[in-house]
Amino acid sequence: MLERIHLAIVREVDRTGSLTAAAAVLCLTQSALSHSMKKIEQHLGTPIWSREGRNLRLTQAGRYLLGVANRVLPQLAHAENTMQEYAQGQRGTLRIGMECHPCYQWLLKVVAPYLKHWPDVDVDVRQKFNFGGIAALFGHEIDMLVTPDPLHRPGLRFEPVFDYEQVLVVAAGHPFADQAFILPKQLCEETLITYPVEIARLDIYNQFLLPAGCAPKKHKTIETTDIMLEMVASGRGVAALPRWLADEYTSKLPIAWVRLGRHGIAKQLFLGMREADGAVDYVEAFVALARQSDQRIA
Amino acid sequence: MLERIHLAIVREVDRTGSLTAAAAVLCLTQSALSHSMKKIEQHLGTPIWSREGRNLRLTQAGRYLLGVANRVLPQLAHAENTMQEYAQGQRGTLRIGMECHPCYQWLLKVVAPYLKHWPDVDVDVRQKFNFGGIAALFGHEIDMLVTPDPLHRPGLRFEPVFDYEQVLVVAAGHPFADQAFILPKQLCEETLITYPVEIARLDIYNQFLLPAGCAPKKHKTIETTDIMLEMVASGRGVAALPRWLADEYTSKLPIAWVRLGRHGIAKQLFLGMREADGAVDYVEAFVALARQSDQRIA
DNA sequence: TCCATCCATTACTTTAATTCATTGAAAGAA
DNA sequence: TTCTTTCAATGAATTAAAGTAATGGATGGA
Repeated sequence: MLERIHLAIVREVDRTGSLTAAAAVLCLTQSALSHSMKKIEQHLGTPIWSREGRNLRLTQAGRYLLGVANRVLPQLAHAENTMQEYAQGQRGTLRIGMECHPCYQWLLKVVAPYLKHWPDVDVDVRQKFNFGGIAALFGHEIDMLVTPDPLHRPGLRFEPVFDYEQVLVVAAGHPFADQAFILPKQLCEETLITYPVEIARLDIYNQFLLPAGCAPKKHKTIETTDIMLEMVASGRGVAALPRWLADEYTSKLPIAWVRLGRHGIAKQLFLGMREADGAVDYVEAFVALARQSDQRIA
Repeated sequence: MLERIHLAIVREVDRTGSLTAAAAVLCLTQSALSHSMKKIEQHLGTPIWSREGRNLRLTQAGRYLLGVANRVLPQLAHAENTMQEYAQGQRGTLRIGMECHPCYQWLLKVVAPYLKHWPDVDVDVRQKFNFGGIAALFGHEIDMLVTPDPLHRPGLRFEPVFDYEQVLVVAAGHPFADQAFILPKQLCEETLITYPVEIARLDIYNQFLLPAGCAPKKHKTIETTDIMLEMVASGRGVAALPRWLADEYTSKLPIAWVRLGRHGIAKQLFLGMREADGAVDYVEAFVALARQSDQRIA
């Protein structure tokens, strides 16, 4: 079999000009190289050098193999390097799963400084999972789950990182805009716009409408926050979103927000991860940075 | 050191799902794989799999390594394959040297079908050599020499591949055009156009003019056949060229040819190569194809 | 609970790599 | 030329590495 050592020998002999010199570089004897190359030449069925006098000249096959060596050996060297960086916990890919549509905006604010502090860590964000976020964590599909609904299980760990209030966003001229808060039945004549997820996962249903036995006149779903708020601004419906997110858009769009119920809907954002990753420093660092976001955003 | 076997194990374990199954594929025992991987994990300083229950799950480092394996192993496999093609003479670069200016046209007719039959063989044509064509063959500057002047030397082999007659090409209305042949002294009042090579290598001097003690009125040199024949057509001189080449141009340009001397100048084109390459089948194939050109062209 | 399966480990064996010592060929110096 | 040095190849001996066999612990399914 063509092994790394054979490529290394071809490269060094080319570089140094002789087997003897290459042997010194590779910390082997000239004899060892000679034996090794003889063997691989037999295996491949072609000489790699033609022996001319007392020095070696690459054959055509040998020239090709030198090209392979110069191409493949650096790949192996780099791989080994990278593995050692992994070993030191300084490198990885943090695969973040999102179970909270509007939190994407929040995530961006955390990821940006994170990438600066951890130049050797890549971040990968996923929004679709085969069997839900928790399963994705267990199945190593992702390494971290951003969710407002922690589901404590052995082997998993959830950390609250961000408190926010879920509010109702309405068009600027909407009658609700002036009120201190609204009640569930007031929504019965409204069109509600949400992200396209199961109703069971929507807080405005869970914690507001369903307990009161109410339902909106109409229910539309929209994927993106931007379009959703454009719709709201144009008076085509109302949407339940985090207050900090609504605040960000009030300067750009003619919208306002109103509290849901007398006391509002309080939410917490959690980061879920496998307990086994507790020792990985760049995972911990993400949690720490996420906690700080509370001060910066809210 | 990270070796090919380690990458193969990572890849097979991922493919088959277990060490045991991978061991079967790799024709080794499960124990051997376990030992190998333990060793490389120690070398790299990081586990490649986390042992969960009775199966293995790739760590981040492991996932990275799997990516490396899927990238690098095919490169090695392909290299080994290619080397074996070299071994069987199915692949290579045929560097052809030309010592015969007009033969370039002939060469093109041979190279075209050759490239079709030998898709893995590159052809490289050179016209300048440091110390002449023979030296270029010995010095591995070229692998094959196209020449009308074989110079038999130990270690070299020359094969005649093409017979042709050297004729004098003149403008269509030239007085020579009607004659059966011309004699050397008739050239004394003509301008002779040749390629820019030493006179010693020009047959019209060697075999025609010099033996008769004649010389043309004027001697011009031109690099390319096309321009040379344009000059001839416009009546600015005459040129000595292979008859088959002249024949090719008579339909395009107002030119004619006339025999040099009563019996004409017979020439042979040879392919010279190193005897050591006699077993390389793509070299042999070129010679065979070149021989067939005789029928097609002459 | 029992069984089948899977991986890790230990002790041992076999294979393969490496070295040592030597040879012969070639190049360079005297 | 002759002598010396340098280089690669070779064969035998050695050493290191890879591999096997056997076993045990852990786990998950019947």
